[in-house]
Amino acid sequence: MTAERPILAVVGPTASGKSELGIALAEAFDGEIINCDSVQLYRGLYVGTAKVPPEKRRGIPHHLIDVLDPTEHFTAGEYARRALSVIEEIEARGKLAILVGGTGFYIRALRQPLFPSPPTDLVLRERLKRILQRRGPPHLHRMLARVDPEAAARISPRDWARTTRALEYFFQTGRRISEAQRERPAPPSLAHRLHLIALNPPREELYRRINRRAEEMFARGWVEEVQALLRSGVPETAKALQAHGYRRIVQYLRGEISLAQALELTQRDVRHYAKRQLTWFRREPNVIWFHGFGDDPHLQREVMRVIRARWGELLTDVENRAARC
RNA sequence: GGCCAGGUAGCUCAGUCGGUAGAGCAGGGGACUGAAAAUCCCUGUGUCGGCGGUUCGAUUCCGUCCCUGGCCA
Repeated sequence: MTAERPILAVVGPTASGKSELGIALAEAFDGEIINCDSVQLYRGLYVGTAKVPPEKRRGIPHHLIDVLDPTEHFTAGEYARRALSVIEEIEARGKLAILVGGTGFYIRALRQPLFPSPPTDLVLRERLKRILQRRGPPHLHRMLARVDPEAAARISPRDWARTTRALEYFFQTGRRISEAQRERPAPPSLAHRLHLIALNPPREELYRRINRRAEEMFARGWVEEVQALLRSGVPETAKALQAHGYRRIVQYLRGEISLAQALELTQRDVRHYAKRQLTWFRREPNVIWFHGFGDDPHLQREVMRVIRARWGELLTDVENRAARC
Protein backbone atom coordinates (compact mmCIF):
# COMPACT_ATOMS: atom_id res chain seq x y z
CA MET A 1 0.00 0.00 0.00
CA THR A 2 1.38 3.38 -0.98
CA ALA A 3 1.33 6.31 1.38
CA GLU A 4 -1.11 9.10 0.63
CA ARG A 5 -0.51 12.78 0.82
CA PRO A 6 -0.93 13.80 4.48
CA ILE A 7 -2.86 16.59 6.11
CA LEU A 8 -0.97 17.65 9.21
CA ALA A 9 -2.30 18.96 12.49
CA VAL A 10 0.11 20.49 14.98
CA VAL A 11 -1.53 19.96 18.37
CA GLY A 12 -0.63 19.94 22.04
CA PRO A 13 -1.11 21.99 25.16
CA THR A 14 -1.29 25.75 25.10
CA ALA A 15 2.11 27.51 25.18
CA SER A 16 3.93 24.48 23.77
CA GLY A 17 5.05 26.31 20.65
CA LYS A 18 2.52 24.98 18.13
CA SER A 19 2.33 28.18 16.10
CA GLU A 20 6.10 28.39 15.60
CA LEU A 21 6.33 24.74 14.59
CA GLY A 22 3.39 25.17 12.23
CA ILE A 23 5.05 28.08 10.45
CA ALA A 24 8.37 26.22 10.25
CA LEU A 25 6.63 23.22 8.68
CA ALA A 26 4.68 25.43 6.27
CA GLU A 27 7.93 27.02 5.14
CA ALA A 28 9.68 23.70 4.75
CA PHE A 29 6.92 21.90 2.86
CA ASP A 30 5.09 24.70 1.04
CA GLY A 31 2.09 24.69 3.34
CA GLU A 32 -0.71 26.92 4.55
CA ILE A 33 -2.00 27.11 8.09
CA ILE A 34 -5.53 26.56 9.29
CA ASN A 35 -6.23 27.74 12.80
CA CYS A 36 -7.75 25.11 15.07
CA ASP A 37 -8.17 27.13 18.23
CA SER A 38 -11.68 28.01 19.31
CA VAL A 39 -10.72 31.46 20.61
CA GLN A 40 -8.34 32.59 17.88
CA LEU A 41 -11.35 32.46 15.57
CA TYR A 42 -12.52 35.70 17.16
CA ARG A 43 -11.59 39.19 16.07
CA GLY A 44 -10.82 41.78 18.72
CA LEU A 45 -9.08 39.37 21.07
CA TYR A 46 -5.34 39.71 20.65
CA VAL A 47 -3.45 40.25 23.88
CA GLY A 48 -4.71 37.13 25.60
CA THR A 49 -4.87 34.72 22.68
CA ALA A 50 -1.22 34.36 21.64
CA LYS A 51 -2.23 34.77 18.00
CA VAL A 52 0.70 35.15 15.64
CA PRO A 53 0.38 38.71 14.32
CA PRO A 54 0.37 38.99 10.50
CA GLU A 55 3.84 40.54 10.38
CA LYS A 56 5.29 37.49 12.10
CA ARG A 57 3.71 34.93 9.80
CA ARG A 58 6.64 35.06 7.37
CA GLY A 59 4.28 35.16 4.44
CA ILE A 60 2.52 31.91 5.31
CA PRO A 61 -1.25 32.18 4.72
CA HIS A 62 -3.29 31.68 7.90
CA HIS A 63 -6.92 30.62 7.61
CA LEU A 64 -9.83 30.63 10.06
CA ILE A 65 -8.25 33.23 12.28
CA ASP A 66 -10.06 36.51 13.10
CA VAL A 67 -13.16 35.34 11.28
CA LEU A 68 -15.83 35.86 13.97
CA ASP A 69 -17.17 38.80 15.92
CA PRO A 70 -16.77 38.40 19.68
CA THR A 71 -20.53 38.11 20.09
CA GLU A 72 -20.96 35.41 17.47
CA HIS A 73 -21.96 31.91 18.43
CA PHE A 74 -19.94 29.11 16.92
CA THR A 75 -19.80 25.34 17.13
CA ALA A 76 -17.55 22.39 16.47
CA GLY A 77 -19.83 21.28 13.64
CA GLU A 78 -19.48 24.64 11.95
CA TYR A 79 -15.74 24.49 12.41
CA ALA A 80 -15.56 21.08 10.77
CA ARG A 81 -17.45 22.30 7.71
CA ARG A 82 -15.34 25.39 7.28
CA ALA A 83 -12.05 23.62 7.89
CA LEU A 84 -12.99 20.96 5.37
CA SER A 85 -13.60 23.47 2.64
CA VAL A 86 -10.40 25.38 3.45
CA ILE A 87 -8.41 22.14 3.29
CA GLU A 88 -9.88 21.42 -0.13
CA GLU A 89 -8.94 24.89 -1.38
CA ILE A 90 -5.39 24.57 -0.10
CA GLU A 91 -4.90 21.16 -1.66
CA ALA A 92 -6.39 22.38 -4.94
CA ARG A 93 -3.56 24.91 -4.97
CA GLY A 94 -1.14 22.05 -4.57
CA LYS A 95 -0.16 23.13 -1.07
CA LEU A 96 0.12 21.21 2.16
CA ALA A 97 -2.69 21.83 4.67
CA ILE A 98 -1.46 22.26 8.25
CA LEU A 99 -3.98 22.61 11.05
CA VAL A 100 -2.53 24.33 14.11
CA GLY A 101 -4.31 24.63 17.43
CA GLY A 102 -5.26 23.04 20.70
CA THR A 103 -8.99 22.53 20.37
CA GLY A 104 -9.12 18.76 20.17
CA PHE A 105 -12.89 18.66 19.86
CA TYR A 106 -12.72 20.58 16.58
CA ILE A 107 -10.25 18.14 15.11
CA ARG A 108 -12.34 15.22 16.22
CA ALA A 109 -15.45 16.79 14.70
CA LEU A 110 -13.54 17.20 11.46
CA ARG A 111 -12.34 13.61 11.39
CA GLN A 112 -15.48 11.98 12.72
CA PRO A 113 -18.47 14.18 11.87
CA LEU A 114 -21.05 14.91 14.53
CA PHE A 115 -24.56 13.51 14.25
CA PRO A 116 -26.95 15.71 12.25
CA SER A 117 -28.43 18.39 14.44
CA PRO A 118 -30.28 21.65 13.97
CA PRO A 119 -28.24 24.76 14.76
CA THR A 120 -28.26 25.97 18.34
CA ASP A 121 -31.52 27.65 19.34
CA LEU A 122 -30.19 30.48 21.46
CA VAL A 123 -33.63 31.44 22.77
CA LEU A 124 -34.21 27.92 24.00
CA ARG A 125 -30.72 27.84 25.49
CA GLU A 126 -31.44 31.07 27.35
CA ARG A 127 -34.63 29.55 28.78
CA LEU A 128 -32.83 26.45 29.97
CA LYS A 129 -30.09 28.61 31.42
CA ARG A 130 -32.64 30.48 33.51
CA ILE A 131 -34.03 27.21 34.85
CA LEU A 132 -30.47 26.14 35.60
CA GLN A 133 -29.76 29.32 37.55
CA ARG A 134 -32.97 29.13 39.53
CA ARG A 135 -33.15 25.42 40.23
CA GLY A 136 -29.62 24.09 39.80
CA PRO A 137 -28.03 21.38 37.64
CA PRO A 138 -29.71 18.37 39.32
CA HIS A 139 -33.12 19.80 38.47
CA LEU A 140 -32.21 20.04 34.79
CA HIS A 141 -30.82 16.55 34.99
CA ARG A 142 -34.13 15.25 36.38
CA MET A 143 -35.91 16.90 33.47
CA LEU A 144 -33.60 15.04 31.12
CA ALA A 145 -34.12 11.76 32.96
CA ARG A 146 -37.84 12.04 32.22
CA VAL A 147 -37.42 12.48 28.46
CA ASP A 148 -34.17 10.64 27.77
CA PRO A 149 -33.18 8.25 30.59
CA GLU A 150 -30.33 6.79 28.58
CA ALA A 151 -28.65 10.15 28.08
CA ALA A 152 -29.29 11.07 31.72
CA ALA A 153 -27.63 7.88 32.85
CA ARG A 154 -24.50 8.76 30.92
CA ILE A 155 -24.30 12.38 32.01
CA SER A 156 -23.34 13.37 35.54
CA PRO A 157 -26.15 15.25 37.37
CA ARG A 158 -23.82 18.17 37.87
CA ASP A 159 -22.67 18.36 34.27
CA TRP A 160 -25.04 21.12 33.29
CA ALA A 161 -23.39 21.76 29.93
CA ARG A 162 -24.10 18.29 28.55
CA THR A 163 -27.47 18.10 30.30
CA THR A 164 -28.49 21.37 28.67
CA ARG A 165 -27.34 20.21 25.26
CA ALA A 166 -29.31 16.97 25.53
CA LEU A 167 -32.44 18.85 26.53
CA GLU A 168 -31.96 21.35 23.75
CA TYR A 169 -31.78 18.60 21.20
CA PHE A 170 -34.89 16.96 22.58
CA PHE A 171 -36.95 20.14 22.64
CA GLN A 172 -35.81 21.13 19.17
CA THR A 173 -36.42 17.83 17.45
CA GLY A 174 -38.63 15.72 19.70
CA ARG A 175 -35.97 13.02 19.48
CA ARG A 176 -33.59 11.71 22.09
CA ILE A 177 -29.99 12.70 21.77
CA SER A 178 -28.96 9.26 23.00
CA GLU A 179 -30.45 7.81 19.80
CA ALA A 180 -29.25 10.56 17.50
CA GLN A 181 -25.68 10.26 18.71
CA ARG A 182 -25.46 6.81 17.18
CA GLU A 183 -26.15 8.22 13.75
CA ARG A 184 -22.78 9.66 12.92
CA PRO A 185 -22.24 10.32 9.24
CA ALA A 186 -19.36 8.66 7.42
CA PRO A 187 -16.04 10.48 7.83
CA PRO A 188 -14.98 12.76 4.98
CA SER A 189 -12.70 11.03 2.50
CA LEU A 190 -9.72 13.05 3.65
CA ALA A 191 -10.13 12.05 7.32
CA HIS A 192 -7.74 9.12 7.16
CA ARG A 193 -5.02 11.37 5.71
CA LEU A 194 -5.02 13.52 8.84
CA HIS A 195 -1.98 13.01 11.07
CA LEU A 196 -1.42 14.76 14.35
CA ILE A 197 1.98 16.12 15.27
CA ALA A 198 1.53 16.32 19.04
CA LEU A 199 3.79 18.25 21.38
CA ASN A 200 4.36 17.08 24.93
CA PRO A 201 6.94 19.34 26.59
CA PRO A 202 8.26 18.75 30.12
CA ARG A 203 5.39 19.61 32.41
CA GLU A 204 7.23 21.89 34.85
CA GLU A 205 8.76 23.97 32.11
CA LEU A 206 5.41 24.20 30.34
CA TYR A 207 3.77 25.49 33.52
CA ARG A 208 6.54 28.03 33.99
CA ARG A 209 5.94 29.27 30.47
CA ILE A 210 2.21 29.47 31.01
CA ASN A 211 2.68 31.50 34.19
CA ARG A 212 5.18 33.82 32.59
CA ARG A 213 3.11 34.31 29.47
CA ALA A 214 0.05 35.28 31.49
CA GLU A 215 2.10 37.87 33.37
CA GLU A 216 3.37 39.31 30.11
CA MET A 217 -0.13 39.48 28.70
CA PHE A 218 -1.32 41.48 31.69
CA ALA A 219 1.69 43.76 31.32
CA ARG A 220 0.94 44.22 27.64
CA GLY A 221 -2.51 45.65 28.25
CA TRP A 222 -4.85 42.74 28.55
CA VAL A 223 -7.11 44.57 30.98
CA GLU A 224 -7.31 47.54 28.63
CA GLU A 225 -8.25 45.26 25.76
CA VAL A 226 -11.15 43.83 27.74
CA GLN A 227 -12.27 47.34 28.74
CA ALA A 228 -12.23 48.36 25.09
CA LEU A 229 -14.26 45.31 24.10
CA LEU A 230 -16.84 46.06 26.78
CA ARG A 231 -16.96 49.72 25.77
CA SER A 232 -17.54 48.75 22.16
CA GLY A 233 -20.68 46.97 23.25
CA VAL A 234 -19.55 43.38 23.68
CA PRO A 235 -21.64 42.03 26.58
CA GLU A 236 -19.88 40.42 29.53
CA THR A 237 -21.64 37.20 28.70
CA ALA A 238 -20.27 37.02 25.14
CA LYS A 239 -18.71 33.70 24.35
CA ALA A 240 -15.37 35.25 23.51
CA LEU A 241 -15.18 36.80 26.97
CA GLN A 242 -15.45 33.41 28.59
CA ALA A 243 -11.99 32.48 27.41
CA HIS A 244 -9.16 32.09 29.91
CA GLY A 245 -8.09 35.34 31.43
CA TYR A 246 -10.87 37.28 29.71
CA ARG A 247 -13.45 35.95 32.15
CA ARG A 248 -11.15 36.68 35.11
CA ILE A 249 -10.52 40.22 33.89
CA VAL A 250 -14.27 40.73 33.58
CA GLN A 251 -14.55 39.61 37.21
CA TYR A 252 -11.80 42.03 38.16
CA LEU A 253 -13.49 44.93 36.37
CA ARG A 254 -16.70 44.13 38.21
CA GLY A 255 -14.77 44.39 41.47
CA GLU A 256 -15.24 40.76 42.42
CA ILE A 257 -11.53 39.93 42.60
CA SER A 258 -8.26 41.83 42.79
CA LEU A 259 -5.91 42.24 39.86
CA ALA A 260 -3.40 39.91 41.53
CA GLN A 261 -6.12 37.29 41.93
CA ALA A 262 -7.14 37.71 38.30
CA LEU A 263 -3.59 36.90 37.25
CA GLU A 264 -3.24 33.93 39.57
CA LEU A 265 -6.59 32.47 38.59
CA THR A 266 -5.77 32.93 34.92
CA GLN A 267 -2.49 31.09 35.34
CA ARG A 268 -4.23 28.27 37.14
CA ASP A 269 -7.06 28.05 34.59
CA VAL A 270 -4.56 27.80 31.76
CA ARG A 271 -2.47 25.15 33.54
CA HIS A 272 -5.57 23.06 34.10
CA TYR A 273 -6.50 23.53 30.48
CA ALA A 274 -3.07 22.41 29.26
CA LYS A 275 -3.43 19.22 31.29
CA ARG A 276 -6.86 18.51 29.83
CA GLN A 277 -5.52 19.03 26.32
CA LEU A 278 -2.84 16.42 26.91
CA THR A 279 -5.47 13.99 28.19
CA TRP A 280 -7.51 14.60 25.08
CA PHE A 281 -4.74 14.02 22.55
CA ARG A 282 -3.53 10.87 24.29
CA ARG A 283 -6.78 9.29 23.16
CA GLU A 284 -6.61 10.39 19.54
CA PRO A 285 -5.62 8.05 16.72
CA ASN A 286 -2.87 8.81 14.20
CA VAL A 287 -0.70 10.79 16.57
CA ILE A 288 3.06 11.20 16.40
CA TRP A 289 4.32 12.52 19.74
CA PHE A 290 7.30 14.80 20.20
CA HIS A 291 8.67 15.57 23.64
CA GLY A 292 9.63 19.21 23.67
CA PHE A 293 8.61 22.69 22.58
CA GLY A 294 7.66 23.52 19.02
CA ASP A 295 9.79 26.65 18.96
CA ASP A 296 12.92 24.62 19.65
CA PRO A 297 14.93 24.37 16.39
CA HIS A 298 16.19 20.90 17.31
CA LEU A 299 12.68 19.64 17.74
CA GLN A 300 11.61 21.31 14.50
CA ARG A 301 14.36 19.51 12.62
CA GLU A 302 13.38 16.25 14.26
CA VAL A 303 9.76 16.72 13.19
CA MET A 304 10.83 17.49 9.62
CA ARG A 305 13.03 14.43 9.54
CA VAL A 306 10.12 12.23 10.61
CA ILE A 307 7.83 13.82 8.04
CA ARG A 308 10.34 13.37 5.23
CA ALA A 309 10.95 9.77 6.19
CA ARG A 310 7.27 9.08 6.02
CA TRP A 311 5.89 11.18 3.19
CA GLY A 312 8.99 12.70 1.63
CA GLU A 313 8.24 11.87 -2.00
CA LEU A 314 4.70 13.25 -1.73
CA LEU A 315 5.66 16.67 -0.43
CA THR A 316 7.10 19.77 -1.96
CA ASP A 317 10.33 19.90 -0.04
CA VAL A 318 11.28 23.56 -0.22
CA GLU A 319 14.55 23.10 1.65
CA ASN A 320 15.82 20.16 -0.41
CA ARG A 321 14.77 21.77 -3.67
CA ALA A 322 16.69 24.88 -2.71
CA ALA A 323 19.71 22.75 -1.92
CA ARG A 324 19.62 21.11 -5.34
CA CYS A 325 19.68 24.37 -7.28
C1' G B 1 16.40 39.52 76.97
C1' G B 2 10.92 38.95 78.89
C1' C B 3 5.81 37.73 77.73
C1' C B 4 2.20 35.79 74.25
C1' A B 5 0.73 32.99 69.86
C1' G B 6 2.18 29.47 66.41
C1' G B 7 5.33 25.27 64.12
C1' U B 8 0.63 19.00 61.20
C1' A B 9 0.55 17.11 53.17
C1' G B 10 3.86 21.44 48.07
C1' C B 11 0.50 25.89 50.29
C1' U B 12 -3.49 27.60 53.90
C1' C B 13 -5.27 25.27 57.95
C1' A B 14 -8.57 21.60 60.93
C1' G B 15 -8.07 17.66 64.41
C1' U B 16 -6.71 13.87 67.88
C1' C B 17 -10.61 14.63 76.12
C1' G B 18 -3.39 9.89 74.75
C1' G B 19 -4.65 4.44 70.51
C1' U B 20 0.44 7.23 64.68
C1' A B 21 -4.44 12.21 61.17
C1' G B 22 -8.12 15.14 57.16
C1' A B 23 -10.31 19.41 54.41
C1' G B 24 -9.72 23.28 50.65
C1' C B 25 -6.25 24.74 47.09
C1' A B 26 -1.96 23.14 44.29
C1' G B 27 -0.30 18.64 41.87
C1' G B 28 -1.67 13.78 39.23
C1' G B 29 -5.14 10.64 36.25
C1' G B 30 -9.67 10.29 33.36
C1' A B 31 -14.17 11.57 30.48
C1' C B 32 -15.68 14.40 26.39
C1' U B 33 -20.99 13.46 19.87
C1' G B 34 -22.87 21.15 17.59
C1' A B 35 -20.88 26.28 24.35
C1' A B 36 -14.86 22.68 24.19
C1' A B 37 -10.03 28.28 26.42
C1' A B 38 -16.79 24.94 27.92
C1' U B 39 -18.39 21.13 31.39
C1' C B 40 -17.78 17.01 34.54
C1' C B 41 -15.56 12.54 37.29
C1' C B 42 -11.61 10.10 40.23
C1' U B 43 -7.17 10.81 43.31
C1' G B 44 -4.42 12.72 50.19
C1' U B 45 1.49 8.32 54.48
C1' G B 46 2.82 13.00 56.07
C1' U B 47 10.09 11.90 60.78
C1' C B 48 2.15 15.96 63.11
C1' G B 49 9.72 21.22 64.41
C1' G B 50 14.26 18.45 67.30
C1' C B 51 15.68 15.81 71.72
C1' G B 52 14.35 13.88 76.35
C1' G B 53 10.49 12.45 80.17
C1' U B 54 5.66 10.27 81.91
C1' U B 55 2.83 6.07 79.77
C1' C B 56 1.47 -0.55 77.57
C1' G B 57 1.23 3.42 73.87
C1' A B 58 2.89 10.56 72.74
C1' U B 59 1.50 14.26 67.01
C1' U B 60 -1.68 14.94 71.55
C1' C B 61 0.51 15.60 78.48
C1' C B 62 5.34 17.56 80.86
C1' G B 63 10.44 19.53 80.31
C1' U B 64 13.98 21.55 77.21
C1' C B 65 16.03 23.36 72.77
C1' C B 66 15.38 25.38 67.76
C1' C B 67 12.48 28.30 64.23
C1' U B 68 8.51 32.05 62.84
C1' G B 69 5.19 36.14 64.01
C1' G B 70 3.41 39.83 67.53
C1' C B 71 3.84 42.81 71.91
C1' C B 72 7.10 44.77 75.86
C1' A B 73 12.03 46.21 77.13
